Amino acid sequence: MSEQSGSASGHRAADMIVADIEKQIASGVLKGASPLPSERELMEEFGASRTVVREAITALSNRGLIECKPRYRPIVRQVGYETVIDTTSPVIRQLLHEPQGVKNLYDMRVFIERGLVRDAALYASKSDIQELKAALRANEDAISNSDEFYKSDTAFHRVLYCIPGNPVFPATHEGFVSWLAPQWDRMERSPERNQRNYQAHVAIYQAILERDPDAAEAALVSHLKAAWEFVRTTFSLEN
Amino acid sequence: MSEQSGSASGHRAADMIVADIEKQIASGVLKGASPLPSERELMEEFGASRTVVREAITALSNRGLIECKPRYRPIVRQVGYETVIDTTSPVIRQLLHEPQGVKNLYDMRVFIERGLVRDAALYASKSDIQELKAALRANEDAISNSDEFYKSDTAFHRVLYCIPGNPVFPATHEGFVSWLAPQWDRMERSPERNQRNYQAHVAIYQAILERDPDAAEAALVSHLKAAWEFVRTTFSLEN
DNA sequence: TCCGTTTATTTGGTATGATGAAATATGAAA
DNA sequence: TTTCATATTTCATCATACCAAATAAACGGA
Repeated sequence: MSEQSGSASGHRAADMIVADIEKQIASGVLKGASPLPSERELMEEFGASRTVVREAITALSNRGLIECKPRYRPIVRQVGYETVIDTTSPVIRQLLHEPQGVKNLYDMRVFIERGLVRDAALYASKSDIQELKAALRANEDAISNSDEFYKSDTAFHRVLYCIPGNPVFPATHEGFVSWLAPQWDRMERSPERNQRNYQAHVAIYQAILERDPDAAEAALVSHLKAAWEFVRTTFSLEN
Repeated sequence: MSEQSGSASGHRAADMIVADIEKQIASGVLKGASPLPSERELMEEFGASRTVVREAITALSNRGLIECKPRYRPIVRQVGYETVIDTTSPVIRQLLHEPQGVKNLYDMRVFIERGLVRDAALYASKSDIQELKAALRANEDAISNSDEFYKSDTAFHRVLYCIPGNPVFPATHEGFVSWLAPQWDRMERSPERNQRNYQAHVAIYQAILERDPDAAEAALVSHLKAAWEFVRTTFSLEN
């Protein structure tokens, strides 16, 4: 009865709700991993129709502030740098279909890791190097098991992303892994390839140990270039 | 863990429509900058209710595939790397409120530009350097006009992002600019500061000219560190 | 004939009520 | 107490309706 949107020039009632819930999440009123109130409750709370509440919910879902499985209650998710990756993924996936898309992203990855290994060579702490060593050993142990090796491989690279202590880097790594995984997954793996990759990792590690940024960078470039060559020939891309 | 986005077990009617329209955009049936059919037409075309059509539209909007102003017809937008930045921005803005948020992002920027200037020193072409020079001259001419200088300042940095020829970089630059702008905007500007920044740019340019990556990187770090110092003291942040 | 203004029609934003199905809570039987 | 069947909540979707803004059409003056 009555009540047809009070705000005169106010556009989009849903935005109000979105903003409010955002605040509630930020201020901790809605804790992470807890379910959102039911739609009926929300329409009470905001004096809006289910239509609007629903729209707000989908918007929040798309922004990654809540996780929204088909028939379940939406659950709150505290924002993190990983959230960015998640919300970005659909668009990125579009770009990957584009010619050059994979290459562009891969080049970006190479660019970043070049910087990472340089910095590692220059500034890595004792414990950082310890972690690298551990990751390396995991590599070696998994050479015969390609599935296992794949995991330990990405783990090795992840260590590099963790060294700067900036959470943006690990998130970026997650992004690269999930975006480029579709290509990587379809490639055949073999102990021989694993062996080669392991050797490459060792070279990088050695250069970092010796505090030689140029050598580290060179080793990394050689490593990733070889990997790309393999992808390229497997899928017969042009670049 | 990432990776969902698929419709797994839940069949949401809207997802079908989203997927279909995505295809229509990708295949060129729906050209860029053209308006979407009206909601009523769409519900005819897909045999769905308006609720569902609407949900699909907001989803597409949130994914950045269409631009959706409040009372106007949604217009199709061909995906580009800038789209990623757009869709990401809301989430990023959240993160900026977090302590360290700005610093983390700024550090990321420094990291990337360090790599960029190194590469510029090593691989920049004649025409790249020409562009840098032009940007530099624009800087100099704008020293007395702080507003103008700000624009030419970001333009100078943008040139660095364009040198690799990878569209991901310029998009990233756009991101940094729009994300960090809120802080930057509130800082007072002066010809003296402009002068100092111009000098810093010159130093970077010189190092690139001399093909000295280490010097270029050092000059850039000094430049951006000074800028951060200024931000830090202005807003009395901790780091 | 052309252009600005008024009127009609379309269309987007929101509200209600209803329905089927899945998820959860409830309670009874083993 | 555990288990299973039933009741209830809640989500997904549909249909309908209304208002207000945007667009198209009609109109009238220069």
